[in-house]
Amino acid sequence: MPELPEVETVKETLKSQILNEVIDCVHVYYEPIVAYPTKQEFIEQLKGQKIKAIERRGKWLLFIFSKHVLLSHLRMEGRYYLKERKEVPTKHDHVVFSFASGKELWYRDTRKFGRMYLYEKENINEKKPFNALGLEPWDKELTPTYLKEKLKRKQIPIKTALLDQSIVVGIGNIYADEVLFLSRIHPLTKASSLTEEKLVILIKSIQVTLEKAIHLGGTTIKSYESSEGVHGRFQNELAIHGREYCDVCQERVTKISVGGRGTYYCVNCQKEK
DNA sequence: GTGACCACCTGGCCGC
DNA sequence: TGCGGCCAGGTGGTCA
Repeated sequence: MPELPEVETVKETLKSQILNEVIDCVHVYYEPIVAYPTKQEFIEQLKGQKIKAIERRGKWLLFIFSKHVLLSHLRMEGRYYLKERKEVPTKHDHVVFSFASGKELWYRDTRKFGRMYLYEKENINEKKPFNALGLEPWDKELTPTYLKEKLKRKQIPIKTALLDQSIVVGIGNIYADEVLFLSRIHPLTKASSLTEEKLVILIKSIQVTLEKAIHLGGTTIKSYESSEGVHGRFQNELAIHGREYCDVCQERVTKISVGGRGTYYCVNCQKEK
């Protein structure tokens, strides 16, 4: 599934493909993908607008237009393709943006989990979902003190807390496992119990893991590839998630369920709870 | 405020 | 071969 590194890769690819394109028309084939506004308003408001920039916030893609901002979350299997107008969308293509140049941007999402919001630019940070997002992994304000404050009342496992986008954005199930392995923290460790020393290591591990993943174009697991159909190379670098044996001690990797999510860890390397 | 649970959704896999 | 059941998982909503 697309997490921060995958979304970053998609963003960079799209920037090279569709920046400054002007939308001629939009087709929405599966209405629930457009969470706000209505399908008709979404189509009407986008018509004639130029893509001035493409940005990322957490796992959200931002298409910046002259007057509006389109927020797109790929969720589990969303992906973008650049196509020629003569091609026919499949049953999994739910939104098609046709540009004046003749190109088309298709949004494909097998499981229909992805969502799009179209807002006017003003006060965008006060609107859903941005009003509930936490810090970027490289934000200077992401310090042990910040995490300590955010986690102090959390009785949940640290694995679950890492997935909470209101604390730090961009970490999904795969990278949460990788970050905890790199930090040598057991995924069931109570979030509020982490010492300052551990939090320093945790923050560093988040940054190192995500930076490396971005550098390698993200991770390709089953359902994800970039908008050019390029597979990420980070799956070759996964140290724990989906592995059979630990890279460090060769112990058999343990798989458990934490907060309903498949969680991989090494009983030798991640002892501390 | 917090945490647990469920719904959304479809393809792949497994057992019968 | 075909069918049913389960699993995968990010997010939002509901409820205790």
